[in-house]
Amino acid sequence: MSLVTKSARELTQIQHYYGFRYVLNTIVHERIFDKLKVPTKYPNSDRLKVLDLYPGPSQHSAVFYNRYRPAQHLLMDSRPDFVKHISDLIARNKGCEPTLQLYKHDPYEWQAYTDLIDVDKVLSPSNCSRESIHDQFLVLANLTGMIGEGLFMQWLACIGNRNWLQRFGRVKILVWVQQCTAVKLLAKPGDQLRAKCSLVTEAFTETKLVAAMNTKKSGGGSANFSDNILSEDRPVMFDQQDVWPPSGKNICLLEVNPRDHSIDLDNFDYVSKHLLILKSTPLYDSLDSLGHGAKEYFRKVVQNQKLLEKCPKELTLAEFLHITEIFDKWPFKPDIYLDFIDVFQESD
Amino acid sequence: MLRYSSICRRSHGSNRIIRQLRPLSGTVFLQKPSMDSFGMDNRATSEDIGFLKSSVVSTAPGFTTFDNAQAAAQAGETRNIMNLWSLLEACLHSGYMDRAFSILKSLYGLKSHRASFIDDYNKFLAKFAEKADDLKAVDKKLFDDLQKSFPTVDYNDKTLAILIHNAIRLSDSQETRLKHCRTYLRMAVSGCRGILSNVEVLTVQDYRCLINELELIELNDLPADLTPLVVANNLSPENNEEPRRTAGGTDGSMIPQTQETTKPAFQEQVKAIPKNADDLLAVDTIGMKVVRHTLLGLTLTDEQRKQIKEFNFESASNLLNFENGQDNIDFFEIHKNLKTEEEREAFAKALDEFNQDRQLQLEHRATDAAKERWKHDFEEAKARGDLSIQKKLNVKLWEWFNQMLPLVKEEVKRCAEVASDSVQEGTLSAKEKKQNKARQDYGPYLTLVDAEKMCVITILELLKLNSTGGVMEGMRTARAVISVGKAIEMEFRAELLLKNESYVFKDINKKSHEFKLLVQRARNTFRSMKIEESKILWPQESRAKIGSILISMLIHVARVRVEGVDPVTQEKIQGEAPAFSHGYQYHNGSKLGVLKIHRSLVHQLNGERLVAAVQPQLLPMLVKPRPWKSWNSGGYFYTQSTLIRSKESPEQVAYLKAVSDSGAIDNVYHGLNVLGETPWTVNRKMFDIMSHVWNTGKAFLDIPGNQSKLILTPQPPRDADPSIHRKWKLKNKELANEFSSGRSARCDANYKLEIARAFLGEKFYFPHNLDFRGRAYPLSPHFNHLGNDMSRGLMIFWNGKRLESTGLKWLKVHLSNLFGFDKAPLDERVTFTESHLEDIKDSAENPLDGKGWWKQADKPWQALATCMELNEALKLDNPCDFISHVPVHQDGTCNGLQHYAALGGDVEGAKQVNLMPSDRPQDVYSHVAKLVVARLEAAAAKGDENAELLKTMIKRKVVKQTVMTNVYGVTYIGATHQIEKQLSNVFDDYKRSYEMSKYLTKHVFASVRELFEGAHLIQDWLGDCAKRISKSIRLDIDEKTFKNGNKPDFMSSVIWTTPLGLPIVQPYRESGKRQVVTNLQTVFISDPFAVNPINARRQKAGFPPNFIHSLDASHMLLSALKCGEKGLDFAAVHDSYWTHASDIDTMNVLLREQFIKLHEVDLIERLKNEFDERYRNYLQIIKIDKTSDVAAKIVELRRKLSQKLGRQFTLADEIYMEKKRIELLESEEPSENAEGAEMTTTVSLLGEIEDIGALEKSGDSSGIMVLAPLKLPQIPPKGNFDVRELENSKYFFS
DNA sequence: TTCGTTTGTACTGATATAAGTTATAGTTAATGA
DNA sequence: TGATTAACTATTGACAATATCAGTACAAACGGG
Repeated sequence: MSLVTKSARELTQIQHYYGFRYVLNTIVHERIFDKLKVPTKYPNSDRLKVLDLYPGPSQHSAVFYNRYRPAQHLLMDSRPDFVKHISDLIARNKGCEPTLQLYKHDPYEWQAYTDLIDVDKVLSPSNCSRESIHDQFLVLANLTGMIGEGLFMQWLACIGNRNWLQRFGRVKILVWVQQCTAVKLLAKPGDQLRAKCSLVTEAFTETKLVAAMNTKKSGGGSANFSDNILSEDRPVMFDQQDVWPPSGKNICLLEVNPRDHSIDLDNFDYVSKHLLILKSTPLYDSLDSLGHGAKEYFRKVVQNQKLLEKCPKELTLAEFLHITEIFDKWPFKPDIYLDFIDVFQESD
Repeated sequence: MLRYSSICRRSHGSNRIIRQLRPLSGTVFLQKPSMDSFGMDNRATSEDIGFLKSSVVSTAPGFTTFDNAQAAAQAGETRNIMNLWSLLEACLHSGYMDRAFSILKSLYGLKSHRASFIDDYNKFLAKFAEKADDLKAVDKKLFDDLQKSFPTVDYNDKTLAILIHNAIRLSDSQETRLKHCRTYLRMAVSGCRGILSNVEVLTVQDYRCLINELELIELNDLPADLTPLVVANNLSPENNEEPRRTAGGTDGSMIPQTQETTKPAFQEQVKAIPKNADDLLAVDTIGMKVVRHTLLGLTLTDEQRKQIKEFNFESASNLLNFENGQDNIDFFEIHKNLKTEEEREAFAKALDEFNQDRQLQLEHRATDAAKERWKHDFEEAKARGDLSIQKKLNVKLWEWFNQMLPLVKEEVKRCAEVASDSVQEGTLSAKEKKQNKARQDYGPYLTLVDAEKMCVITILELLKLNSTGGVMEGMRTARAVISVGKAIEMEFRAELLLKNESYVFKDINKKSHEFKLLVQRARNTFRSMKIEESKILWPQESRAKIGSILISMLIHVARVRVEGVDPVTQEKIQGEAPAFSHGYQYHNGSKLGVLKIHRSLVHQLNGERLVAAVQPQLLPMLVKPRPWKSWNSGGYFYTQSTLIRSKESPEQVAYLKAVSDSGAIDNVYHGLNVLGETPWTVNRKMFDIMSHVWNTGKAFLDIPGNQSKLILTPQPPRDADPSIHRKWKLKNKELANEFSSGRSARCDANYKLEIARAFLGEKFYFPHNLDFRGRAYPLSPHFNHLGNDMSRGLMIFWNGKRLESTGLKWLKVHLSNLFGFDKAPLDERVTFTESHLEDIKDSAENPLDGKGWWKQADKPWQALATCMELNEALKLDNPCDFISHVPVHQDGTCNGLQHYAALGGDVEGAKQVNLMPSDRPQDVYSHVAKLVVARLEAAAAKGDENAELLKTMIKRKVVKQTVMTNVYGVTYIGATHQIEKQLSNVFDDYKRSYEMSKYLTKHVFASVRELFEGAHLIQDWLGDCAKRISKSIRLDIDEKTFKNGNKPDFMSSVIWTTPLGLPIVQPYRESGKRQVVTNLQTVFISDPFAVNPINARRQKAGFPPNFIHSLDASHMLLSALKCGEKGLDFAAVHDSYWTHASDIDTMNVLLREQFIKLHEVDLIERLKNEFDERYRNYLQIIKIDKTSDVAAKIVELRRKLSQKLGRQFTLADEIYMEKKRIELLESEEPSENAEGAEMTTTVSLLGEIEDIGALEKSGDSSGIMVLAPLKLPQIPPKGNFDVRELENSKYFFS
């Protein structure tokens, strides 16, 4: 039995969207899934489990559900207006009940996942080898709200750590994020917005732009994707009017494919964090901010002068990993676990 | 000679008054308020303690406010002037005369500054003349400048003084000298006395010359303070020997040698300055002989006699006992044992004289002393052949100093080159060009202080800042660069003062003891004058820039030996690394520049006694502080301090200046002086115990133990749940936080003990100043009576007083109070103490090995000190004979509420905070708890389960914090948190606990409200007023601020006058911070002269508590004043007043009297009148009912006007129109007057409405925004309590 | 020589940074009397 | 029906700061007639 969605009118009458934005036009979603070629990646849809985070109006979820009929499609949301809406939706489509469920917890809370999987045991994903992407478990999410960016960064860290949902294997995530976030994540060496999160994305995942908003007059208030990415990923383009609420920042859909890695996480974190502060200063000078005497050490150890002439934002992931390695071998390297500020307690 | 006639002619027109700040003209439509307008009855008026006079001044029409149209522009100009001034000063002292002259031209260009321009020019002229060798050149320069460059400026008396001084100096014959001086004196603008009063220009020698040789003036033309000096010098010509020269003395490093000239005549004079400076610094031989003689004449023990004979009164190293194992004379011991009043007096006098000199050294020689110590240690190590790898700290510092010095010198040279344009631009790289550009900015400042000193200061500042700002092994860069820059500035200022001083007094010899006293007095006057005069502050930007230059040089040279582990072989390896390193850390996603100190150096700093390297500054004073006389004159001798610690509020300073000049706040000064004149000494017995405990390194009471290193918890496995990782991070942060707060507590305690050690046996004073609400604080930050229990326990009054029987009683009460047993009647408290006499004896005699009863006290250290005092007293046959030194405290019971209750007239509330006589002291907290229980019971009776559950657990403690913080305007949520903390151990579920707390908070708030009904109405009223004022608009508001939509920036802060006349300006404005580029990084600093929009939220939240604090501050100062009058030694910690045990009764009467005096007037009514006066004709934006008649009329009017204008009629237009109307109405012209009355504006429409409040609509879209006259709400009704009942309430303070 | 035009540059303002989210005031929808 | 409360949203002086770059205004230099 097909999941019948509500009309656009009904959806726009939901009071609060909590700062999130959703594509309501189902045609856009159909095009997205056409492009994604889901069946080739999840051939056994009768064993596919989907965790859908912040589904909101659930148009995206509904199209997915109707197309692939996964074994289990779990919507996790705790926002009153959406909970009401989703409950209503499920109630209207009694036939979907066994496979389409709502779990009323806040996806922001780590505890929601342990409760879901380990305590309530509503969802039990299978373990999958790290050789390839998990083919029986998929995560859909919408992180277009205020907290979205922060939460996504943490998910990236989880991919690196192989914990959270990533403990079951390399679980693909289809996630809606703000365009400005995506631009940063996908920035290439040399880009103005090349940042630590670009490196992390590159190191832990293979991330592609699936769908993006048409930006006629470079609008949306933030930077646009480089032509490079647009031509490489050929995203599905959609319009302002496909999105609700009508005002807000541009959004886009990313496909995040976790990678396997063997990176020295803590040192990598320290080195990339510090170097990218002076992102346009040649390594000759910017390396000095890694600690007492770093400049002398690196100048002595690094033979490749060309490397030292580059500045951090131009470095590739490989070069960062190289520097991290050298840093780790430094006998006088600073304590990277003491790299934080105490609570401020100044009187005078 | 030149045509003086031309100058003279012009001078006739120069009857202008020279003013520093020309009042702005934007306030014409404000009427002059009179005393009557404050609605005071005669009784109050006749007894004005400051308020009336002061408030009239600060609401007067000519007064410059900060919220009008010109304010922003004016502020920009003020900033400009200040920057130019400091640059001018720097250039003059660096000898960059051309640059200085072009700065003068810029200053001349600023119109608002024109009136005081001549002062700037005089500075230039003085410097110019100093370098000249021919009077003609000077004269011509002046003439040309005034004619050509600055045609609208006239000379003044100081200009003439400069000419006279140089005429005397440069003339080659008595004849020309006479001729010139006569001419100049005739040109005087305000008589020859006007010229002669410029003591900072004319030397004593000049005066003598004018009187004796030239016979141009009479003795009584001189400034009064100088007369005896000139006379004395006249009468004793045999004393006119050369000043004593110190053999091989210091090379003049005290004074920057920037004034080398080639002219012999001048050279001689310049050289004399360093010599004299040195002379001033060294303690006078003759004087000290007398001191020694006086001391030996007293009744002393043989030991003391021997000590005094051997004591080197002249050595600067005997300044204070910062070195271990070296004992100074215990002056307190001598003082204590003197038997007669005469002896004590003689002793006090001698000691004071000795200390005058020591104080001077203390404030001056800090950096030199540090350097000398490094050098000493280095040479000692060298002599020993000690080349060990782990060098002693001081040895390292000396090495750094020596390596840094050439770099600094080189940089100074470069700057000089850039300044003199002697660099070939073409040959430089882009980077160097940029660097040279920067040098133009900071160069002038870098040459002011001797390079050696700058190095020492840089090193010292960085060491002092170790582990501050939340950075674990280092500091924040921004803080570091500014601190160094500021320290350089301070050094420059102090040196300048000293240089000027020695210049003025240069040819006075001080060999006669009597004469020396005269000099000292004159010198003090001079110093005050000089400090008051100095208003120049270096801009933060320049401070940061020179700070960063110096720091980057230190980073470059300072290296330490370090140990590391080879990652491959796991072997330990030795190496060398920079001691300091610049980097960044993140906090909440924002970058923070940090200057890290290498761990090995941090360890060393923790290990060695810091004071050995770092000389603490701003110590208590050895002599009475300079009394407060004006807003910036008082406190230390050479360090300028301001009356109010308004770091960045030029607004309050402006008010303060105006009010201070009118003499309206003398009571504030007097009160503050009383606090400063109370002499203290260190309680040696307490010190011995504490230092013993300290040296064990173990944790003891509030001294944390000595933790050597921070141990972090191990990282959880990578694939653990993210929540576990998060907990791990939090745990580590907490550990680090604990570690560093323990470390800083220990460091702080160390500071206190070291300072206490230095002051053992000394007599010292605490100079005080005020925070912006008028509360008094000691200036010395580390060691003062406001400190924690430990520092309080270390201090006793220098003067002793016989206990008498009342004193004995109070001492017992005091002990009981310190144990926390302070809610019982006095006799029960006495009984409490008496029932523990054994414990007291044991505690006093075996504090560490005994039962340690004292440790159970609330305030153990003070309790121990009191135990000892009591024990000593009780040993006597008659304990009343005991001479007591321990201060006894009287604390207000919830002082804030006391003031609120008095304001609100709440009878029951007043009773509960002991404003009414009662047999037993009342305890508000218990009472509120009782009220809450009653409410809960009532609710429970109605079947409320929560109430039923909670009603048994309401204890005093639960409500205490909430009641207390209620005064400070705690929010509902804040209070809920407090209560939750108290309840958290009852309910295990956080959610439930929070629920219950929320419920309970409601009842607590209701109970407090019930008890302090009137007070709360007033609190609300105050908040409401603040909100309206901070959202109000002045008519002459800058139109530019309308750019963002239809809402202007609000500029008016809440300003009021305390009963003592102190104007208070809430400094809550938007910060206006900017990024400033320095050598190391950009730093984010605020510009103190910017006038920014106010922060309405903080204005509102801050006003009620600030108002109350301004009242309790007034009460304290009034009490201090009265106690001072009665000859009591008085000290205070806001709402805790201290004096000798035997004087407590007197003090209690006085402070009750003062409280009554304060509250007899209806302060709230007076406040409202003041507000109405100050903010009259201000406007506010309100929302009124769309459907009302007025609204319709306004809409219609707007429509019409819009049509007429042919565009949208904006808010700015409305304001402008109303401004016009008011101007017409208040015009002198009757016709204009009538025209104004005819006018209809949107505001006048509303002005006709009686009750605007009724129309106000906060809600939805049915409202319309309109401009209305600012109208403050009606004063809430007051309860029936009469303050005069307080007179007999003995538990008011107890 | 004049007068566009380019070029350089000083200044301002915007944005990203990290990655568990602080509290609180003000608004609006919903709820209870 | 008005009022009261709960929930959401904005604001954010704790992004308790800093690097970078784009855009702009403005002066110097250029250069072509």
